[in-house]
Amino acid sequence: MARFIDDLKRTHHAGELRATDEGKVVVLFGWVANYRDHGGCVFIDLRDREGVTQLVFDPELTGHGELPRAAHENARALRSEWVIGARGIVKSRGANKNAKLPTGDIEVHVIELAVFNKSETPPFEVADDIDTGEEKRLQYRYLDLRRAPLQRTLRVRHRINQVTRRYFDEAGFLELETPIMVKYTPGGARNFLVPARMHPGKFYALAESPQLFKQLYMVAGFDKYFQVVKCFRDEALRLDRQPEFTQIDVEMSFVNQDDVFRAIEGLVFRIWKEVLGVDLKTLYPSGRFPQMPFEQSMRLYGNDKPDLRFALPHVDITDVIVEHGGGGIPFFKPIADKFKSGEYRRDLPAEIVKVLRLPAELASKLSRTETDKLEEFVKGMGAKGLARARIAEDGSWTQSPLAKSITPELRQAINARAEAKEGDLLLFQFGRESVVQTVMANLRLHVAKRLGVIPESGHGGQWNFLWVIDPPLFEYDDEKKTWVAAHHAFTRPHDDCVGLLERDPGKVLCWRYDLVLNGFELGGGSIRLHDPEVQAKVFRALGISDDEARAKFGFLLDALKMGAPPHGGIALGMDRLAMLLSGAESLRDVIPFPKTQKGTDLMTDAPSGVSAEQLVELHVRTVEAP
RNA sequence: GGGGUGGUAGUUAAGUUGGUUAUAACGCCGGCCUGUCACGCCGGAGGCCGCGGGUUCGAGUCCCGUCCACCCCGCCA
Repeated sequence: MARFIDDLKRTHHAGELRATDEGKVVVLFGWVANYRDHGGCVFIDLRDREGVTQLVFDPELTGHGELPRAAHENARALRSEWVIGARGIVKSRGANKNAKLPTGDIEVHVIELAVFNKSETPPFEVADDIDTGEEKRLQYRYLDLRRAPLQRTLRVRHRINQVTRRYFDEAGFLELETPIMVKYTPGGARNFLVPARMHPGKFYALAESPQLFKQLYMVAGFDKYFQVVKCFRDEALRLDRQPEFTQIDVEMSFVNQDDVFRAIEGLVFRIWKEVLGVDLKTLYPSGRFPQMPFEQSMRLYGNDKPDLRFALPHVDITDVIVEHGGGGIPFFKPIADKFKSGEYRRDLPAEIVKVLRLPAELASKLSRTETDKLEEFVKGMGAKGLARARIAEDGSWTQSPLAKSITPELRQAINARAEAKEGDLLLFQFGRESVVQTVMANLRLHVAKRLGVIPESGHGGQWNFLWVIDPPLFEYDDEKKTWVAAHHAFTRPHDDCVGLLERDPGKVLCWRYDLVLNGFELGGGSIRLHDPEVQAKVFRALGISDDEARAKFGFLLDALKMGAPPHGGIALGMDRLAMLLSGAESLRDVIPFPKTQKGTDLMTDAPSGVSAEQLVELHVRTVEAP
């Protein structure tokens, strides 16, 4: 080995040799990606992180004594994923060029070969396209990461990191760190807890976000802060959620919402330009992303992260139902009655009725059985069923369980509201507002993917950004029968809503915002409450006593009283950004060592048990769940 | 907490109304081959059918339980 690593240093990576390098003597290090033994000569595809180069072992190679003959003899034993070094001469492939490889014009005729390490037969092929299950890939993650697609996505992460740091540095932001082991504060995501050995019975929490600390940086006068930071949340996992994830975290003083938007738009434009080579100016010439009020997003798309690469808006027909007293449909009658009796508010309805209209050209692609499958889909979302109606030439409804009982007047009114024409398909949901919104939002996406309006996954070459703004400050908790903070309790309400804090909390809007890309929430933030008086009102509306507030957030409340500047910020999900930029289908593909859906690591087998002695030292006893 | 999908050679899958020795492709091992690049040709090995119980003359197949992975709802300020 001394001959190679000590004497012969690497001259090139396996992806960089070209026809112009012909005649050079080079030294390459890497892994055996493929071997083709033709008896008289052996071909090896040598792979490193930059690409693949074909090595040729020809015993007849002249001018180097017996070396090539020995190399050829040793090459016959090479197998997949062995780690080797090779010294050889770059030669043109002549008529045997390989157009599939960037290095396909040349090959390296090997003079000397060193085997640094053998490899057992890998459990799956280290190739671009494999159909191996994710379970196996995660178990042997280091092999999975050796594959070019994952090497590429991790490079995207690297680029995002570099661009982000350069951008914020140039813009006068300071990269400052915040503690990961913090005081547990209730509310929001569950925290991972860390027993404090030196304080029996007490625990640190892993930070679910740097939120409070970055606000303290503002109070301390640092003015503009950013950090690329790990956050931890002990919640159920999803395709786009991991317990340990990375945020691009930002906070700014003396700013309003628009100032934050401009800072982030600048960052996003830079990232797209420098990571993807995409100039977003062609899509957004003003350099600004469009904005949509939360209320509009919920009404038209059923959630606060609409995918606007396509239309298919929802149509809320609750008021139409109410005006027609249910219109003869048994399910609609009790809903209409509750609005008429005043039990339900028109402006904050507990139950709603919504329609998704599929225009004829899309509806015609849906067979009856496929429509039945849609019903299965929505039932999985918590829906009781999926009423539907196809519009006939005269405006009447066919293939519909509602057709028999509905009054012609209501049918006409719904057709008019939904602008339904012959051949269109109407899909209905009614009932609890939150369920209807969830079901309809998912249905809209599902149908769009099913009918090929957008691809099943990936961006499909489209980048649709949107700021969703002006959401309510509180949401009603059905179980606790009380108003709770929709996000965190330090979001600043609109000034003209402060009077509503006590009278009608549900109507209070706030300076909170989400950045949405292709239906994914890329990030969110808010302008913070820096005024202790309004802060006290918000706590009162939430039913939080002064003592309770002190116990939970005392340090922040103190800080706000000692010259806190107006401030606000945002956090972007760095993993999601990497996922969308690289076209990966899952967050797990852009996180080097991800957890499974149950939060385990299949490679290291974390989490694991610990010894009784360790538990004693930590003053921790485990108990069976009741 | 709830709903759904899946688990069979190293890998990915097939396996009929329960019925001889559980198939295939790729990979692996051995042999041949100097222009292959998904090399080719010849030969070979390889199985706790996730795990545990049950029904049956007989279970990969049917039933019950359980574990693991994935997707969704709840949850994620």
